[in-house]
Amino acid sequence: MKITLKDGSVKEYAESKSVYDIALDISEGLARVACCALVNGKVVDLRTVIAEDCELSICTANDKEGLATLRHTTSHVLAEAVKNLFPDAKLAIGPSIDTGYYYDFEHAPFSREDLDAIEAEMKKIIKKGDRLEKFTLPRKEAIKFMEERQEPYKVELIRDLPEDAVISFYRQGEFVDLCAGPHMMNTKNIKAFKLISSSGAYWRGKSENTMLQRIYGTAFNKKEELEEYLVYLENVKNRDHNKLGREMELFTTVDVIGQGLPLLMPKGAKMIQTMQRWIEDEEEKRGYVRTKTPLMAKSDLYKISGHWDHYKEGMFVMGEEEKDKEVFALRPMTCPFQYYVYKASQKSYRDLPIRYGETSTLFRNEDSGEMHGLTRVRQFTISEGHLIVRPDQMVEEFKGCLALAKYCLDTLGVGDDVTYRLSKWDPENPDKYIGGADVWEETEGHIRSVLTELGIPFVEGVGEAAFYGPKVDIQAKNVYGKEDTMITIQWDALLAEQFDMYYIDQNGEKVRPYIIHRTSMGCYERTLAWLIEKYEGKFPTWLCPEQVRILPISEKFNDYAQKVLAELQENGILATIDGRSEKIGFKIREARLNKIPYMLVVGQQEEEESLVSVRSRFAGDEGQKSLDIFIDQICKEIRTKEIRKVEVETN
RNA sequence: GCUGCUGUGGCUCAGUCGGUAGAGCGUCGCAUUGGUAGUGCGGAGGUCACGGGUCCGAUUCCCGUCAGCAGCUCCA
Repeated sequence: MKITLKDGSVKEYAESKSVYDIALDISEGLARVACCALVNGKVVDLRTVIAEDCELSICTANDKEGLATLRHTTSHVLAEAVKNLFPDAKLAIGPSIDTGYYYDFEHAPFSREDLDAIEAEMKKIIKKGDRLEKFTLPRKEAIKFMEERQEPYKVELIRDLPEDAVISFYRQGEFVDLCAGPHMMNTKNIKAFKLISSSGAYWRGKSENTMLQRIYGTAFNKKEELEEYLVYLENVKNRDHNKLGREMELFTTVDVIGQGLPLLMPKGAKMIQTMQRWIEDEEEKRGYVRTKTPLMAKSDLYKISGHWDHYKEGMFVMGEEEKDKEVFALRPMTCPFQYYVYKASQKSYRDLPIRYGETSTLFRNEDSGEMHGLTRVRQFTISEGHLIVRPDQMVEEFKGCLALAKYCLDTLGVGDDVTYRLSKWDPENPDKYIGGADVWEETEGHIRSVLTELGIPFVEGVGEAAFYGPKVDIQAKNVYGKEDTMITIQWDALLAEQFDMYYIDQNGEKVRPYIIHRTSMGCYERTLAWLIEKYEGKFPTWLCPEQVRILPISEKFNDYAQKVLAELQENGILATIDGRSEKIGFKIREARLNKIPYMLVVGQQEEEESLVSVRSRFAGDEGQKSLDIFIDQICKEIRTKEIRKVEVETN
């Protein structure tokens, strides 16, 4: 047989051979560091025997697949260590993940001390360096094997496999685990690992199941890479909006006010106001009209919309139906309110499309464990909108929404940090949706071709649609790699029916319009959180709540500082004076720590010649200049919403 | 909602094996009036998250509540 290697060279063997033996044949060094292999692009174990011609690529921990294998093997070492120290612990599952691996156990919660002890035990196991042996058993024997070892979760996993399945196990020393592999040949090849944390996790990810204890760890090819990752984890905390946003006094929370109810402080509120004014004006330019509708409604409305039956748990309801004549609920969405604006008068086909925009505050009673900083809250405000359109206008309008979203993202400087997802229904669960398969497939097809036509790369997500239609979700990751929806644009060919919305066409007939539910830049709180992390608090000047700080050399120049301030304010620039009797170095230090884009130092020289001494966060913008020139420059920067990328190093 | 950790002056944290608390930063006052990353001295400020329990005595131990964090689940 002929084996074509990664570099294009070909090896020929008379008889079948394991991947490991082939690696050994290539070089002993390679065999030592091999983790797994790709055979015709498919990941295989090193023990896999190759009998036919194929393309073979041996993976080391420097490859994605190899690193995953290394981590998976490390998770087995973790499991062995836990069994050594806590023989009563029951094994569940232990896969590799993006950032490392985890293993779930049924056991009492692990403390950090436990983790340290487990880590030490893992080191011993690795030092011993057992070979990992693979063996297989028929299903029946496999069940018996795990029953004897008193591993109920493993037994359950095996029982879920088909009757005729041949089940593979890996053994290292005394420890045996049910596992499909692949694995490295020997535990001693694990050079750099660490246990990160532990927490509860439901068996099989279902909240009705037992809660197990999950231990998260990571592993790398080299110690330096591990160290680098641990430093990265430390540093990332300094970007975390929930920490930085509080430190910078953008928002805070108060225990007696409640969970998920952040208070936006003057600086955070200013940033949101800046974004809101910008978006509202931009939408107006794009033909939107504004509404301002109630933040609550009687239960009657939610009964029509379906929320009373399907979403009552998620709403804040005031009153009880049995006791009170009228029961109100705070709104969790804006849709029906804007629909009734539409329905207030009869519409002609000539009136469409109608683009309604509203800066809309919503309330959702999230479960107590779900709230997080500004990204998951119980009250939030979104740049909401609904477009009521004729079917023949739908594609163009949908494109318009995508263009607006893209404009918003690009202006905020985050356009390259997002992924687009076509969120589809789940044909396996038609009960969760209204409308039949034909409507769903058709609308999904429309969105797919729009995205393709616009050249936007996207992924498709099954079961991610709203109950009334498929959508484009624009996703962003936070500093910890968790994904959130920032913007959503939904194609709704069904709800007009529910609400009996129509327009009169050329022939005088009533026709159902289509509806687009969309946001232009999403939820203000969440977007602010995202910007904090993206810019590490060093926002583009136009978004800064304090764009300029005037620093008088001494109190003698406070009057001149006031004049400078007045002129800046006259030009719409957000500025303050640090008029304290502190040394100039101290004031500069504080302004830098506060991430102010521009500092204007003013003293005798500046006052005499109507100058300001500019010191900025950006490179190449230092020195004395006339106040007028400075104002021209910063006004242009703010007006064009420029994102200046060249930052001066700060420590 | 579930599991675990946490809650001490405005902030970051130390501390009390049960005898009512301390630092740095900030704030206030005084002195200093300065030229591009921390001027000096002094003062004030805390029912140790809240509510119960045990105890002669609780910030410390126990229970509950609220809030913050990590993860799981959820996000129509």
